[in-house]
Amino acid sequence: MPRATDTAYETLRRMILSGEAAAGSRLGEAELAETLGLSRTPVREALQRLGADGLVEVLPHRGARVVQWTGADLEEIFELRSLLEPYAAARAARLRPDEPVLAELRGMCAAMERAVADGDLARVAQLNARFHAAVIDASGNRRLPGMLTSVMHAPLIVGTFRRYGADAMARSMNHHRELVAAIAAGDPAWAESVMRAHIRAAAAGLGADQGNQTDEET
Amino acid sequence: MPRATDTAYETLRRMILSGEAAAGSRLGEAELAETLGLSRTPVREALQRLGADGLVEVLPHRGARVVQWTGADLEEIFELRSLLEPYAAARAARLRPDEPVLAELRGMCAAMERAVADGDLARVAQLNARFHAAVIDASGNRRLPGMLTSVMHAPLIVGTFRRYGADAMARSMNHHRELVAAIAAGDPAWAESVMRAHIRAAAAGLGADQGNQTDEET
DNA sequence: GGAGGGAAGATTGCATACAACAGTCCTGGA
DNA sequence: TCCAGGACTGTTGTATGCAATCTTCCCTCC
Repeated sequence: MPRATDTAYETLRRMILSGEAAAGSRLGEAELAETLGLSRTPVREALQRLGADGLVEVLPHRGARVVQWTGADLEEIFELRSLLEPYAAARAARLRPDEPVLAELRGMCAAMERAVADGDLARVAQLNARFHAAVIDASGNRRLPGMLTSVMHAPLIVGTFRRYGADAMARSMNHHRELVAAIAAGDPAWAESVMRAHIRAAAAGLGADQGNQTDEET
Repeated sequence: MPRATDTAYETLRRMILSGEAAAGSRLGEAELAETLGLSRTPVREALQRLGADGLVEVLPHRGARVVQWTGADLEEIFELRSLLEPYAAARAARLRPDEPVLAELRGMCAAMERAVADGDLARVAQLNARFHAAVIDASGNRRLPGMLTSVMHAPLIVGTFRRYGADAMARSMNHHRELVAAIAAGDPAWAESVMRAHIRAAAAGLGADQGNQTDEET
C-alpha cells in the first residue's frame, strides 16, 4: 500500500495536468483532504512537492494555487529546453544505449503514431512526455531529469499538440524517429541538431518565441 | 517573526553548507526538532525542501541523510553549469542591466578580492555564490535561479576555493571582473565566453572533468 | 459617497498523539 | 557454528486539535 502522501501527490498532479484543476484555481488543504479521504498532513506535503515541481505556487499563510502560464513563461521554458534537451540527446548518442532501450524508444514512436492516427491527443502528449523523459534518462546525467521536470510539465498543461496542424504533427513524429536513428548511430552532433530542431519547432508552434500572452484572470 | 519552517530550513541549510552536518550523516526528525526547539512538523517540512534542493536525500520510512558528492556528481554538475550559466551571462549582457545592478556586481568583486587578501575562504565562497546568483537573476529568466540552486550548492559544500592555488584564485577574480565588463558592454558573446571559461577553470581545479572520486563510507 | 478601521470567519501553521513500518537483536533449530 | 524466525525498539507516516494569520465584510467617520 503506497503512502498517503504519494497518492495525494499523484492524484493532484493528474488533476492539474488533465486540466480538471483549472489554472489559477485555489487548492484548499481541508477541501482536498476531504475529497481524497485523507487528513491535511499528507495533502499539505503533496502540495509542497507540487510547488517544488513548479505545478502550483504556495504562498505563506495564503495556500496553494495552480500556476498560470504566460507567454513569457513559455518562452523561458522553451529556451531552457532547447538548451538542455539537445545536450541530453548528444550525451545519449555518445553513450550508445543498448538495444532494449532503443527498442523501447522505437516502441513509443510507433505508439505515438498510432495515437495520432486515432486522434487521441491526450495520449500523444503523454507518450511524448515519456519519450523525452526516456531520452533524458539515456543521457546518463542523473540531475537532468529533476531539473527538467518543472519545464516538462508546461507543454502538457498548455496542450501543445492541440495547436498542431497535420503537417506540424507529422514533422514532430519524424523528428522522434530521426532522433532515435541518430542515437542508435552514436552521432552526438546529429542527435543534438535533431532535438534542437524538434524543440524550436514546438516553440514556434506555440508562438512561444513571439511573446504571445495566453494568461487570463481568475 | 518568521515561520518555524523557514528557520528550520535556513538553519539546516547553513549546517550542511558549513560542514557542521557532515556528508552522509543522518538527520533524525525528533533529534533536530529538539535541537532547534521546534516540533517535528516544521522540521519535516524543511527536510523535504532540502530534499527538493538536492542537499539531502529522503528515503521513505528511512529518514533523511546529507547527500554525498562523488566525482561523477561533480562532473555532472559542472557540465550543467557550463551549459546554463554562460547562457545566463549572455542574456544578462543582452538585457544590459542598469547601473545600480552593475555597481552591486562590482562591489561584490571588490569584496571578494578583499576576502581573498584576508584569506577568508568561507567569505569568498559565500560572495562567489551571491555573485553568480546575481548574474543569473540579471538574465531575466525567472526559472533559472530555481533550476540552478541544486547545482550551485555543490561547490559550496565541496569547498572549491580551498583547493585553489594563488594563480587559480587570481584568475577566478579576473574572470569576475571581465564578466562584469562584458555585461556592461552589452556583448553577449563575450560574456558567454568568459563565463564558460570561468566554469571550466573551476571544474579543472576540482578535477571534476577527470572523474575523481571523493566519496567515502558513513 | 468613499476611505479607513475593526471584528468575524475561514484558512494555514504548528504541536502532539497514535499508527505503521524498518532495522536490530535475540532465540531456537539444524 | 550458522541460518532462520520473530519480537522489540526506534523512527517515520498520519491524524487531529489549537494557535496565528489572512481575508472579507460591515460599520463608522470624513
